[in-house]
Amino acid sequence: MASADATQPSRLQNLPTWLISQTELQAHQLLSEALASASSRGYHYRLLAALEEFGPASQATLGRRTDMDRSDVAEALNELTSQRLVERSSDPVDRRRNVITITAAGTKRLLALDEALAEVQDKLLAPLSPAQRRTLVRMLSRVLEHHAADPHGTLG
Amino acid sequence: MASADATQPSRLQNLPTWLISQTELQAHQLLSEALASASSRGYHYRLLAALEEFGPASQATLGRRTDMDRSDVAEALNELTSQRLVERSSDPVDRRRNVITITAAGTKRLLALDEALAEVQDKLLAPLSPAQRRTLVRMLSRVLEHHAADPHGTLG
DNA sequence: CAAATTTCAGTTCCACTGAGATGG
DNA sequence: CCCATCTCAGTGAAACTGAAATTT
Repeated sequence: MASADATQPSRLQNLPTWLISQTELQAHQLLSEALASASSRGYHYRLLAALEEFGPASQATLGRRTDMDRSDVAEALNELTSQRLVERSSDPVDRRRNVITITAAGTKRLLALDEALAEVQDKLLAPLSPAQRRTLVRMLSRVLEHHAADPHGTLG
Repeated sequence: MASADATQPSRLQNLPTWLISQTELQAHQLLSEALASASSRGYHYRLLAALEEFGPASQATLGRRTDMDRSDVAEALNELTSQRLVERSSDPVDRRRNVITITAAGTKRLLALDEALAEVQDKLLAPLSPAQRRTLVRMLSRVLEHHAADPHGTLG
């Protein structure tokens, strides 16, 4: 009777934070599968997307744009470099910095990942209509925008 | 110029999976703070909620009801036991099982956590109206229900 | 025997922290 | 001197894995 045991407490089912966390788990699972099939990870997509859109940048800037920790940026760039998807060179005008540039192969990889990720969105949100998906995106963006300005709610 | 660097790639901003993951991160941060202030973790709340709603249960059943791994159930119950919030005894009718029971102190803790978590929901979803919050909950529940039946989308 | 439960030890992933070196 | 950048080592939570012991 394993399935009967799987009923979740109503306390949890009504908690937005619980639903978000469970949805994130599901999304993560679908994402990992899709990205692994393309020899990539989430960090790689984030970095390639930032480089393609904003051009070459320092690691610190990339971290801010992709909401990644400095350590994770360094590690992920090591991986991308070894796959020849980005290139590292030191900034001639500020030798503290590494300047990271996306390669042609990197752009190609990015476009392939775009397609894979579009499929993931579709799988994840299958039960929602296009209008509902837009509503969801709008509401989440709204929430994030709010907390970007005040990450810890210290302003009440 | 740190704030100018924080602009995120549009590829990410339009991806539902990205928004969900970022929202989960924000939720997680608020949750951790709130729970830590009450000497608890997410696992504790899940277990206490399941025990209060469904009554005494085995560890395996608790794991299924709270979507927790067997190992994590065991560890979290050790912590709850040492705080006297639950009691462990072996099941007389099936001696493979432990029967876990919530104590009066456990129920009290649960109610305190309910309040703390309600505040977290309010903080997280501050920019959304009550109607929007209900919509969000309904949509996420819908998505989760869909994937509960078919976790890996193997049915197309 | 197979199956379920519990426990222990260890792994992976993600996010983060601290320290140190380099450089502006 | 202070600050930003980069790298490295390590921490901690969450989720999971493998294996063993017990009992049904």
